[in-house]
Amino acid sequence: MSEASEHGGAARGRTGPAPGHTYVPGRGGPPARPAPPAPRVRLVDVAREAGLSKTTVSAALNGTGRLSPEVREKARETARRMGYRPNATARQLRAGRARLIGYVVGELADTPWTFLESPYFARLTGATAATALARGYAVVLLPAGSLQSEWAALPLDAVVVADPVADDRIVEDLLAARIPVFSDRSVEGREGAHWVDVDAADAVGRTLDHFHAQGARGPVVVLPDSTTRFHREVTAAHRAWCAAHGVPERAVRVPEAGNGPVIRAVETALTGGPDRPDALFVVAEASPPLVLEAARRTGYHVPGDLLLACVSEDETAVHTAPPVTTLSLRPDAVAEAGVAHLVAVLEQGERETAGALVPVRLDVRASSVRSP
Amino acid sequence: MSEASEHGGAARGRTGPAPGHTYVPGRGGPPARPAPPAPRVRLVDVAREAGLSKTTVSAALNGTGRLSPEVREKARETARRMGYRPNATARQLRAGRARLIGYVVGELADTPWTFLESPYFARLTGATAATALARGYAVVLLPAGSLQSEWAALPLDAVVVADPVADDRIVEDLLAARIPVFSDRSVEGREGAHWVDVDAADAVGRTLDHFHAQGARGPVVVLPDSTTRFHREVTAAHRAWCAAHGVPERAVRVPEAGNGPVIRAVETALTGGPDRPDALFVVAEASPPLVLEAARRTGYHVPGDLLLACVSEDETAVHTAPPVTTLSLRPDAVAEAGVAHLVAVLEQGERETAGALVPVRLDVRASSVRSP
DNA sequence: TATTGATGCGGGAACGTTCCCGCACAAGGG
DNA sequence: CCCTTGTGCGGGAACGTTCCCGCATCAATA
Repeated sequence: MSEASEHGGAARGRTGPAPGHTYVPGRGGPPARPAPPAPRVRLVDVAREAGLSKTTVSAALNGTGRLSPEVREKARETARRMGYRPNATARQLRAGRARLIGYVVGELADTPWTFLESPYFARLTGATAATALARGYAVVLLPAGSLQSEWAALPLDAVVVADPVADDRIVEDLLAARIPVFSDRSVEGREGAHWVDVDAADAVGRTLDHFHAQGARGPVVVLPDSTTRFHREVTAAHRAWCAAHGVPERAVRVPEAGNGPVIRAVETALTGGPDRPDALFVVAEASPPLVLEAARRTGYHVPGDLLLACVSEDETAVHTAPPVTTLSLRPDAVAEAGVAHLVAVLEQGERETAGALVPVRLDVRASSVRSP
Repeated sequence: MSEASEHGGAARGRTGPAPGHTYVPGRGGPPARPAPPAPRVRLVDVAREAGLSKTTVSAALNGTGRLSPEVREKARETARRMGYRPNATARQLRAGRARLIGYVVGELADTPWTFLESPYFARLTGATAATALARGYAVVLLPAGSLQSEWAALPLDAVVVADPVADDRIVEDLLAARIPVFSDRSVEGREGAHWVDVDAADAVGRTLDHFHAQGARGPVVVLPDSTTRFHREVTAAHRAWCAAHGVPERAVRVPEAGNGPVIRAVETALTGGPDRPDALFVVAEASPPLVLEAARRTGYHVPGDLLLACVSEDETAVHTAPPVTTLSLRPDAVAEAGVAHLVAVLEQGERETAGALVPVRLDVRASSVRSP
C-alpha cells in the first residue's frame, strides 16, 4: 500500500515498538505534546503482536500459502487493528518493477508544460492515465524535452513519448537506458520501441473527400510546420490528394503552435490567394470558435460560401453557430491501444512490435454541409 | 537512475555475470537470436569488475566518502563503461521515501479524467508537476474520486487534492493512511493537512469594483453550483458585495460544469430578468469566445451595452473581438506556493500548517471597458 | 622505536517485503 | 509399529542500495 514519508529504521530502535503500545495513539505515559511521529507499523510488528512469523502474516494478508483459517483471520485482524499498510517501495524492490509509466510530450520542448492546455494532449494524457491505472500502472508526468536527470531517480517501467519531434533526444536516451519506449510510428523498427498511431493519410482523405462531395473545388488547408511525424505525413497526404483529384495544392503553414499564429494563418489562407477558397481545413490546433470568427471577419459566410473543418478535440465546436465540423484524432483510442500493447510488452515480454493504426473520426456538423 | 522492468535476481545466477562478458552485447559465442534480456548491471558487478568493494564504488559515484582520486576515477570509469544505472527502487527503500507526489482533482468525481480539459486544471496540473520536478519530486496523476485501491500500491510521500468537494472521501482516506495532504483552505485545521488557496472574496470584489468604476449598476453573475469551497465563498462574497453597494443581487446558478450548461445560464442571465443587466461576470468556467457569442446572440453589444468578464485561464480570451477581460485564479502561483510548502513539510518536517493566500489577477481587456 | 592520528578502503547490517525451503506434527497405509 | 504423505507454520535469504563502523597502512611526533 502507500507510504507516508517512510522515516527509516534509524529513528526506530532495532527492538521495534513494544507490542500493544506504540500503535495505540497516546496510550500510557504523559501526554507528550509534539508527539514524535509514530514509526510505521511493519509486517514484523504485526507478526510479533499476533504471535506469528512475518512469513505467516504475509501469506495471510496476500491470500497465499497454506494456513489454517483461524491463523489467517488472526493475522488479518491484528493487521487491521494496528493499521498496518505494506511498504510499497519494499514490494517494488522484491517484485522487480514499480508499475510506473512515464509520460512525456515531445512536441513543444521549449515550453515544457503547455501541452496540457491543448485539448488533444489533455485528452491523450487523461486517457493514458486512466487506462494505465485500470491495469495497475500509475502515470507520472514528465516535462517535454526532459533530460536524463529528471527521470533518472524514478523507477520507470516504461515511458510513453507522445508526438516526438524529429530530432528528439529523449527517445534515444530512454532506449540507451534500456527503458521500453512507447510512441508513434516514427520509432518503428527500433529495438525496445513500440508504437501506435493514427492514420494521417486517412485523416486528410476523409476530410477533403467530404469537402469534395459537398461540391467544394478549391479547398485550402492550414498545416502546422512541425517535425512531428503526423504533421509531415499530413503534408504529404495533402499533396497526394490534390494531385489525385486534379485540384490545385493550396496550403498555408503555421510557424508555431498557439491560437494566435493559427488564426493569422487562417486569415492568410482566406485572403492571401489569387482566388477565394470555398473550403477550409485547419489541421493546426486552434479553438473552433476563433477560427469561425476569423472566417467571418474576412468576409466569409459559413457554410454558405466556405465549408469549414478543424482537426480538434475541443468540445466548443459543438456550441458555435453553426457548429463546426471536427476531425478527431482519437486520443482516447490511441491511449487505450497503446497502453494495452504496453502492458502486454511489460508483462508477457512481447518482443515483436506489431504497432496498431487507429482510424480517425470525422464529426460532420453544419459548418461543412452545403445547405440545399 | 531509472529501471527498465528490473527482472529480479531469480533469472540471474547468484554468481552474477562473468566480468567483462555479460555487459558487452553479443560478444563471443554464437549469435543467439532471441537474446535473453541481459540482466541489469548492479553495483556489485561494477565493484567486481573494478576490483573494488561495492562500498567504495557507491561512494565514488555519489561523491561521498574518503577515496583517492585514482580509485574514484577508476570506479566511475568502470561504471560508465558497463552502463551502470542505479536501481531507483532500492535507493528509495534505503532513503525511506520515494519522492513521489499524488495529484487528484476532487471536483467532477463522476467524470474522473475530464479535469484536464479545463484550462484552469490543465495549468494547475502542469505547474504542479513542473514545480515539483524542479524540487526533485515526480507527480503521478490520479483519477478524481479515486479509491484507496488505486493509490495503495504507490509509495506516495504526499497527495495534492485540488478543489475537493464538500463530502470528499479521499481526504479522509489519505489522512487515515497518514499520508500528508495538500489542498485548499477547506482542510484547514486537520492534522496532517496543509493548504494554499486563492482569495475568493478578493476575486469577486476586484471584478465587481471594476464594473462599478466603469459605471455599471446592474451586474449579473453566473455562478457554478458546486460544493467546492471556492464556489461557496464566491457566492457569499457576491451577496456581501451587493449588500455593501446597495445593488440588487442578481445571480444565475449553473447546475453542472461544461460549456453547454454555462452558455445556457449566460443566456438566462441576459434575458431572464425583469430588466436588462449592464455587466456580466461569468464565474463558471466556459470558453470566452462562446460567452461573447452568446451575449451577441441575445442582442447585446460588448462592451457597448454590456461589460463582460470571465473567470478563465483560457488564452482564447485574447484573440476575440473585443478581447475578453478575464480573472485569473493564478493556478501557477497556487501550485508554486503549494509545492514549496509541501516540500518544506516533507523535508523539514514542518508541523505548523500556516497556509498561504494567493491574490487573483484581473486582466482588464476591451470587453469590460466602457468606451468614452 | 612505540604512539598517535589521519587516510583509504572494505565488511556487513539495514531498509521491508516475498518466497523458497525445511521442520514438526498428524494421519493414513502396509 | 514404521514409513510415507500431507498440512501448517517459521527461518532465512534475496531484491540493490547506503552508511556505520572497523581494520589496515603510513606519516608525524615523542
